[in-house]
Amino acid sequence: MEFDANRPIWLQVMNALETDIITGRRKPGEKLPGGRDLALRFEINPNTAARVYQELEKTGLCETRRGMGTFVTGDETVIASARNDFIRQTVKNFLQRMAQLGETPQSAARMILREEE
Amino acid sequence: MEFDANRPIWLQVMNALETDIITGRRKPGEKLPGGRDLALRFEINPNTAARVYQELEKTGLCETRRGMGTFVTGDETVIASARNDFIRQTVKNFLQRMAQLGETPQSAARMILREEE
DNA sequence: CTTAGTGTACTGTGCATATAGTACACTAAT
DNA sequence: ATTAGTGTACTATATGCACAGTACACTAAG
Repeated sequence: MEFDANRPIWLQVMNALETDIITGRRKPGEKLPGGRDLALRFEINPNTAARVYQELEKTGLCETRRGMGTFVTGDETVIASARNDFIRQTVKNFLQRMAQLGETPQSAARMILREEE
Repeated sequence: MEFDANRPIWLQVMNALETDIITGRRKPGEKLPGGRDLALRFEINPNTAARVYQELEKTGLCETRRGMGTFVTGDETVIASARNDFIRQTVKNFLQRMAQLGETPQSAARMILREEE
């Protein structure tokens, strides 16, 4: 995975895990990689990996149990609502940015569909 | 202006100026605020403001003349092509993110138009 | 020439990030 | 009891960002 130099690495890894969870690539209750394992996979420092889980736990999408590891939450309503929030926010940000650039939602939608031709 | 704590301030201010230029809110050849003035307007450090123009000049959207100030480029083709690149990149990023979240361009376009009802 | 506005170049400080390395405590399985 | 895997907590170093403050050089206008 390549990192954007202008955002903290722990944030980018956290977002990657969040995406895995809300799209179901990581199932509810599933065990996530241990801190040291995560560090190896993403080629980051174990300390940075630890922070990923500390921050991710605050979102409620996972739970950490000392000595056992970190697990995807079993509460599927939390996951579903997180997915909703993510999509809503992504669309909102996109439209805001396009409005700044002088485009309307209609023209934005047209561009998206034109990409498919 | 409020800043995202997770991205450098100079980058965010630079993006704001870029947006002003490519949307025509700042005209070709127009003089931009001086470094100290920019610092006051955005409530940032003069050093940070200086960096904004140093980085912005690299994009070709403005030119700095020592003792005189920084000016929007007079080359309108540069501006037009920058505007194209920005929009294209924004749409591309949006579709990539939506794909990660399991949405298609069609569903994305539908969500955008639904926002307008 | 003097002045105001400007870009540029430093020093120094504080903070967050990311790294390396070490150590300790908890849990489950053997 | 031992072991492997795990979370957690430190120390220490290096880097980038943002800040405060100061100084100098260039340009145009009076």
